[in-house]
Amino acid sequence: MARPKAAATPNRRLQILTQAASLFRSNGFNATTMRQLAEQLGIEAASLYNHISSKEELLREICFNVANEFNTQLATVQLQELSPLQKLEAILRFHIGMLLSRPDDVYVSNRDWKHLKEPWLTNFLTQRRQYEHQLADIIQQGIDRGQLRPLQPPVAVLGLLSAVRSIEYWQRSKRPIGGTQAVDDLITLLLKGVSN
Amino acid sequence: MARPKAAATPNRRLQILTQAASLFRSNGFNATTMRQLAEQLGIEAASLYNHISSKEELLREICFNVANEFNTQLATVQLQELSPLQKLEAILRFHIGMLLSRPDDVYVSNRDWKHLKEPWLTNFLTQRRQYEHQLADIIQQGIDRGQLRPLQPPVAVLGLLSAVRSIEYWQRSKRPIGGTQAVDDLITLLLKGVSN
DNA sequence: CCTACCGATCGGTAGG
DNA sequence: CCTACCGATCGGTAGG
Repeated sequence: MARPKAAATPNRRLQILTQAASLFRSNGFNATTMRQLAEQLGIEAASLYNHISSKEELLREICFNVANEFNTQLATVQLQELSPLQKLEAILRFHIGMLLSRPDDVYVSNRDWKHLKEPWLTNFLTQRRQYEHQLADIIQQGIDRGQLRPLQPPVAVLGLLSAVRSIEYWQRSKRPIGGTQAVDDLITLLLKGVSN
Repeated sequence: MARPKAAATPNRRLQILTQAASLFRSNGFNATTMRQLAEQLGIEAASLYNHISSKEELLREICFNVANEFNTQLATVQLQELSPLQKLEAILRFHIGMLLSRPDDVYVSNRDWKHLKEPWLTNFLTQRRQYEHQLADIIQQGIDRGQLRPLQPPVAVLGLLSAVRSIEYWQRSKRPIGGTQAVDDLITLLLKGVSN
């Protein structure tokens, strides 16, 4: 009676999602096949569809999970009484923390969102635009108070967020970059870059 | 006798390459089909193979063309008598110039190199590692001379190069970012970030 | 440069 | 969760 593998663990769906993020990250969304994903989990491709409804649904869940986390943190920061520079630091550190703790999810959501279908594609992009707009506002406030350099806020926002993503490559070398010092160095580079 | 379309222009291959870069950029390498590419050029998919030997060959040519340009410029800068900071500025400005003048090629070579086949994949990655190593050396020299902040050079290299790529998103908003001022703002952000 | 076509592979379904 | 399978589509070739 006992089924040797594929126990009906309730978080089977979570396992699928985790493996999908890992494969999407290494091979890209399109280059990842449902057969590869199934093989990683020790089941047949057809069996995946008892837990999910489509390949795109996996991508959708990854992207919106990540987006929700970033939105929630930003909302929290906005409620705190911090200077623009302090808010910026808290946000950048959160981005770095996400990249370090959930690299697959964040990486996939940053790169493969293009393959979302409507209406989710539009929804995702709208959320991201609003997020970046809030960051630009924080920077503008810092400039107005003389705390930050008079840079065009959209240029600074994109530059900062893009630089933070360089963490993706920290694992690449023989002796991997990392540790508290590396994080602080990156933060220093960015905050000194915008500060007056 | 006159063929109405598809004149035997000698740079037909160049047209294919240009269109391929454009499609690869918008849709990704895997999601771009040879039928799409052919349609853009007004010919049948099979006809492409009179000018190229495979889809991957297109990617290969894009990636190595870009790599060659960056390597050549770096070699030139290294021969000039400039301070580390001046070298850095020249290099970053060249990156920005490439992103602005040939966005499709640079974008594709930055993202889709994963789909290169061996031995080109290894060759490409080796070239890139050597390029980044040279940048790290320049930064280390700047630190030794007290001109730059004591940041871990690999962290700074990846952060700077990644930030420069944010230019890819400058076209995205309603009133696109751009112009000399935007470039100078980005340069300021980065150079002030690393300078002592 | 085209017509005709192929083997491979894909995401997904039927039915148990 | 599996076997069996399908329609669609892909990169590429044969032969002109």
